[in-house]
Amino acid sequence: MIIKIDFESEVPIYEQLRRQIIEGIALGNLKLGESLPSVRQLAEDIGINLHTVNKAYNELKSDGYLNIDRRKGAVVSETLPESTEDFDKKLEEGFTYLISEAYLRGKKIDDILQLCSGIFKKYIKIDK
Amino acid sequence: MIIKIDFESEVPIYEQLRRQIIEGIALGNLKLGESLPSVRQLAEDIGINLHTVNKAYNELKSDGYLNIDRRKGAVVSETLPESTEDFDKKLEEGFTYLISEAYLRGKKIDDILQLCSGIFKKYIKIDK
Amino acid sequence: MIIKIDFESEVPIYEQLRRQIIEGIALGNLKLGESLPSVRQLAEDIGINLHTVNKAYNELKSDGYLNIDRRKGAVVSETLPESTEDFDKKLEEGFTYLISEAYLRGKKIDDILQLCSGIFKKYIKIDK
Amino acid sequence: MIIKIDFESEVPIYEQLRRQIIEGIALGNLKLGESLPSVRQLAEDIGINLHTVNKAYNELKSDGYLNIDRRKGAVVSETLPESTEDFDKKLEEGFTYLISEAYLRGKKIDDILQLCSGIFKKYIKIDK
DNA sequence: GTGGTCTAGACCACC
DNA sequence: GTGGTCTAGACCACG
Repeated sequence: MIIKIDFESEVPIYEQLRRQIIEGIALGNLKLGESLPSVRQLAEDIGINLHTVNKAYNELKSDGYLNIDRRKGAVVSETLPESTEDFDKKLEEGFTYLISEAYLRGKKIDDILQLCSGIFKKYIKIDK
Repeated sequence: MIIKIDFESEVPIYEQLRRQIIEGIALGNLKLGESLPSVRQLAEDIGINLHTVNKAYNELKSDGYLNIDRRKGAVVSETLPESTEDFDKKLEEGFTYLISEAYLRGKKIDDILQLCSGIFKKYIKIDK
Repeated sequence: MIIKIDFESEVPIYEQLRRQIIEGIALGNLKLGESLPSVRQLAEDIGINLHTVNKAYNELKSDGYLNIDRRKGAVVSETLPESTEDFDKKLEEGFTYLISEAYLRGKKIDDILQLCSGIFKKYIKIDK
Repeated sequence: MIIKIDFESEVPIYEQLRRQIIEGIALGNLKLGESLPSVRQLAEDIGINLHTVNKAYNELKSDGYLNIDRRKGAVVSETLPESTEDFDKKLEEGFTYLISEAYLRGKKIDDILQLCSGIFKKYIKIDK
């Protein structure tokens, strides 16, 4: 599992980390039940502070993507969180924002659908 | 054009404003060439700081959505910005993030495509 | 609203703070919608680090007791969180632990019920 | 006597063990004077570290629930500890915390009393 | 002024 | 070894 942080980005480091771990699970690079590196290890590998890794791990934990096992450290949850009303709302808002701007910049509906399909298909082969 | 700000959102107020103006244009609630309320006016209507409105207008201006006219104030640009490489990248990143999480939470590809279509179709009738 | 921290306690400071704020709401010392002191202010008053206060506020926020308003700082939520399955489970576990030990130490059922009633009645007059 | 450890709980393993032994006594699954499994045996059965079991046993011993007998190993004390001022204080604090949060989440006084009664009655039939 | 982020370093509890 | 807690100090975005 390779993590790439853009230190120039507006997106906070812990959030970039959180997103890449989620995508890592979706892509199958991280299996359910698999252990993640310790906060210290990962922090050193990336070259950031361990508290920043900790924050990412904790957010993922409270969203249900990770569990903290007292013996094994952070592990990918065996049962991923389900869709909630809040998530659906967040999803719709996110898409609305992206699509409205894409529309103004001349994207056609097929451009959007194709882009989404392409992304989704990278995940669709993974068995949960 | 009605603006709704969520003061408890994680999204900054100026950014919420920016997004709603973009969506307003996409929906046709704001016509190309139409004047927006003055900074002062809008700030008062929404009950926010004048600088906040200013920041939103300025961002929209530098993205090419608005022009600042000395006499008419802020007006929606007659020629909207085109798609750029940067925008395409931002679009793909945004979709990747949303879709990977949606996938993990059990959304199917059809759910996503349908959601996107539904959003896009609200715009597609508008004549630019 | 007076906060008392026991620096000798096994309970972490941020957790003591969290509990006292919850009890403060229950007692009516903190009204719904009321603003809390800023993290810096409260940290200084109690004589602890601002990050510790921040952690307490953030936990209360993610549990739904507080909102972070971009203009007013932390405010008590207008609509308190409802009971969830998780909470019910936590509640039962907490009671089970306390009562089993109390039983072994000779407490009678009436002692327990009276203690609980006494505590609850301090809250029961508050109008939400 | 069956022990169930949740390795992902926030409650330390030794504390989970300690609580379950106390509840085991309260439920009558462990009789007064009965021997507990050896540290080594129990650690192996549960699949945890030997030191962890040891810590639980030692805490129970210093609270007066267990005696360490050179020949028979750990045995449940014949005379259970009485209520102390410290314990009463801990009990009240524990209830206060649980009840205040339950109150905010909409629990009624009868919900609480019924829950407590239900728990207590599981113990009340046991002859000490 | 507010909270959010990041770094740094320390100590502790747990296993 | 692991994560959890606390402190300290810095900088930034926001309003």
